[in-house]
Amino acid sequence: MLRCQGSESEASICPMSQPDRRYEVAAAAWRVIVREGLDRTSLRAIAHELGCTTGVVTHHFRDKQALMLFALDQVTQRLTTGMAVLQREKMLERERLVAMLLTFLPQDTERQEILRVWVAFLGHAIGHPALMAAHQRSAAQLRAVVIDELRALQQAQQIRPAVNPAVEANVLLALVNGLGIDALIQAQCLDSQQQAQAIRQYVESLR
Amino acid sequence: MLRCQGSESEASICPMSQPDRRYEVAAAAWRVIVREGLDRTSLRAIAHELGCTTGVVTHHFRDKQALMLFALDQVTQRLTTGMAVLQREKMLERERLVAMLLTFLPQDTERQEILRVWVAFLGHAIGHPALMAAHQRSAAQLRAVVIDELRALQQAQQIRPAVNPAVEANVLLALVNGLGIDALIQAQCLDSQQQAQAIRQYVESLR
DNA sequence: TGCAATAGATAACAACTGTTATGCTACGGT
DNA sequence: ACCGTAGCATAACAGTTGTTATCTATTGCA
Repeated sequence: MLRCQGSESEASICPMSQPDRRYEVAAAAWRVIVREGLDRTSLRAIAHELGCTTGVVTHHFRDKQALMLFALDQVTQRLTTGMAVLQREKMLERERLVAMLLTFLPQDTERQEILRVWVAFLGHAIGHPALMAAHQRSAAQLRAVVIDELRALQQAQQIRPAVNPAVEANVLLALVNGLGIDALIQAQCLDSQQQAQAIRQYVESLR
Repeated sequence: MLRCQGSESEASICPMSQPDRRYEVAAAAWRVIVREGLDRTSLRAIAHELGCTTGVVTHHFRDKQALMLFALDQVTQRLTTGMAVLQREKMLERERLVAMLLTFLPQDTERQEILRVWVAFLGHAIGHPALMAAHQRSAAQLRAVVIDELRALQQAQQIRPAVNPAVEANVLLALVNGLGIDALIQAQCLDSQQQAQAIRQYVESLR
């Protein structure tokens, strides 16, 4: 059982060639967060979800905060890789940007889980500057991808030259974040297709 | 000290003519939430913020959850009354809708506090169906106001007849929510005026 | 004046939290 | 064969939590 796929996380400086049990711990933490809420996500609950004891968690993470930051980082990682895949697979068109932005919406259960965890952490970041800083870094990272995409579209003359990529990236991300939250609250006034249409409409307005 | 201004909250069915100490408790809870985070907002912390003991809280609220639901309801109350004021004061124009939507953005410190509390509760609602249901009701209430405004604008021929008020209300609220969260994370890529401009631009596109 | 309800203080309760130390087991290198 | 370390279990720790019961003071009403 010695799988050795490299894990390119930011915190994998420590000497670990194994698939890093920490990913399993973080995954268990995700599940508990979504099911029980962040306030009931104790080390014992995570360990129980993993089918182990708290020794596993304490052995692989210095603090609970370290675990939480790692779990939050996984959110960013998933979103960025999801977008990166689309950047490689699809042609450079406005529709590609739309597809990338749809990554943030809870289309399938996995996306829904990501969004839930993200919102839970965002709420927890209120009054916790360290966590808020992590969110800030995450947001900057995701924004950078969208800005790059907008610039590329601009260079390909798919959107107007007058468009400010930095500004519109923010607006677009704000829009998808808001739509995602609405869907999460189950306001249910907009279904998945209507949300996609709203994004597409805004992107097309940049033409 | 027998102030008797009526309080039109949803939970004020109980026989209390006083200004209801519960509002002060909720205000104290807000302050603790913003400063310390929702996880450190214990009954003792709230009481200490209020300059009293926990007896005050336990006397006026059945549970901690009752207090939390009350505090969350205050968020909705503030936002709706803020919009209602604008509806009375200003002329019926598209700019009035913009002004109403700006209510959700952290323009001053009070708005910032409201937004922070709202986000904290939203994160806490993950894994807590009862709280999530409260959010759902709140969102529905706010959306109804925006829908009404859109319909009125449509009747006044300020926006296109083809526009679907229900859909656009959702998109607009999603946009302001997202922009507010961005500002909260202090992504700081968009200043207050740029955010307002983004909203105004979308509203004008409905013309 | 006297009774009853309200407002609040205080303290004790059990449950749960993150952290830490310690013990056990299995494997990898020498 | 030996030893050190990684991986994990276990248990104890002190602190904090919401809840509850009990007690005191004040106020409104008859």
